[in-house]
Amino acid sequence: MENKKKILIADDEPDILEILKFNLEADGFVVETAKDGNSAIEKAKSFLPDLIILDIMMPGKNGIEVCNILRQTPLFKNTLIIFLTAISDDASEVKGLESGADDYLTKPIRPKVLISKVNALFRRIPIDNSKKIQIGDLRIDRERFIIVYKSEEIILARKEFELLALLASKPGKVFLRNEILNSIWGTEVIVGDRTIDVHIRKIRQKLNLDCITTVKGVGYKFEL
Amino acid sequence: MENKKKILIADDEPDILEILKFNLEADGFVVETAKDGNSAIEKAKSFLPDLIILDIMMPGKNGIEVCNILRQTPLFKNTLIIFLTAISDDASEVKGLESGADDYLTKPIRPKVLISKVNALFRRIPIDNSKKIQIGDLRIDRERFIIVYKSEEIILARKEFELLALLASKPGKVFLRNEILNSIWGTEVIVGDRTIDVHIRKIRQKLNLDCITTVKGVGYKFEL
DNA sequence: TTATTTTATTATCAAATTGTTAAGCAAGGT
DNA sequence: ACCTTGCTTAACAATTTGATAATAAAATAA
Repeated sequence: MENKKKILIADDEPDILEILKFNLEADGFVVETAKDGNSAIEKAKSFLPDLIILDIMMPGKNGIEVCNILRQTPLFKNTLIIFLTAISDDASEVKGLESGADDYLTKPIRPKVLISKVNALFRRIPIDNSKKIQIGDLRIDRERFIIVYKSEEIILARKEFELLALLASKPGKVFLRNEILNSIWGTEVIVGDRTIDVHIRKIRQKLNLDCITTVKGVGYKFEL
Repeated sequence: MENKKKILIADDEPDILEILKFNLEADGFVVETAKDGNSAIEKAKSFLPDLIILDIMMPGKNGIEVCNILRQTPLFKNTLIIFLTAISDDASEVKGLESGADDYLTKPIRPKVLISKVNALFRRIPIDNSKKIQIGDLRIDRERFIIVYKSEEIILARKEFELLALLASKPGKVFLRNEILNSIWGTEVIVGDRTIDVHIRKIRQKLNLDCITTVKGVGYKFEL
């Protein structure tokens, strides 16, 4: 099950980023980092993490502002958010939690404790990524039937969606025309060969991305 | 709001119990207390709290033992548990979280922070039978068959209500027409396809809100 | 190079799907 | 019995989708 949870860390201190990244990766998480508030939001949109660890004091937007912005975005309504900070006065802790965060940790960082907390949260909030495919900046969500490329939603018709999802399910693999026909149209229905081409063309057009390669005489493959 | 959340506090220091009880009750929770591990388990069984706050050092069974026992009981598999303690070394904190707790607070107690944490946890876990759904400004109360949008009550017929509640139970997820038919009409009854559309239309009309999206050839999804 | 095969592109049309409205029925209340 | 309400359906409009044919372009083989 290639279903590792994704964590985004935003902090302006490189040391902290490194320590956290190292420890979380050692525990089997996929980690990305950002070094200020604005890039955290950008990264979040492209990376779509399951959990975001936000330092409160950062250049640009501070952690609480970032949290508020994220919580207003439907995509991040349910994303877990943990604040991380040196400030440990009650008022700001309360403020942080009330802005929609799920937990609040104070520095100095104790990696083991952080990991326990992260696991405790994931234990509670089961996140199902099984119907999601992500390749680079392209995300395919079978459950929601949406395709997002660099935080921009692309609308595909059903057959187009299924075709892209099929190809993207195994990036690099060449799908024979027969395989494609069987997977998407089944063995009952019979359609002409040009039909596939036309759908491929529409996907290429809508994605406006050079990601589907033709292997002449064989089939097509997806590769970013 | 009939549905006050119930909290059980277990600690051997009467002062702590009193402070916590006072603050939590002031915030609208129903609180019971226990003064050692064994009575905590007893109280839990009769009181059936939504959240248990456990001191680690207690006579009889300590907090971690209590937590382990509770977690082995199906009844308390999903009950929220917060540890409370004067010990703040990493190892015991990790141990506490790994024994199945959801959070770990160190003394001295800061009531405001505690309450924020409690609320953050309840925000995540829809304890009461998931009878209530809240998405943005839209509230759906399955128990009372009431829909409220921005403090304005909207009256839906039963089928409309069930349909909306179904879609809203997993915002973003596309429900296939078949899924919808099975969930709301069951496998026995067979109704025409237009029936769903008509109900969808009525919901859209009554809510006057662009929240139900058609995914042609697939189904419908709710998204605010 | 030329011929042949395979794929790309485009426009078009038929089929499938959904939206909308009105009307019929059944159940419950007055 | 009458009225109201909710559910379903029929009928039609509007829209979207998918498949194909026709033609161009590209790759491959002879």
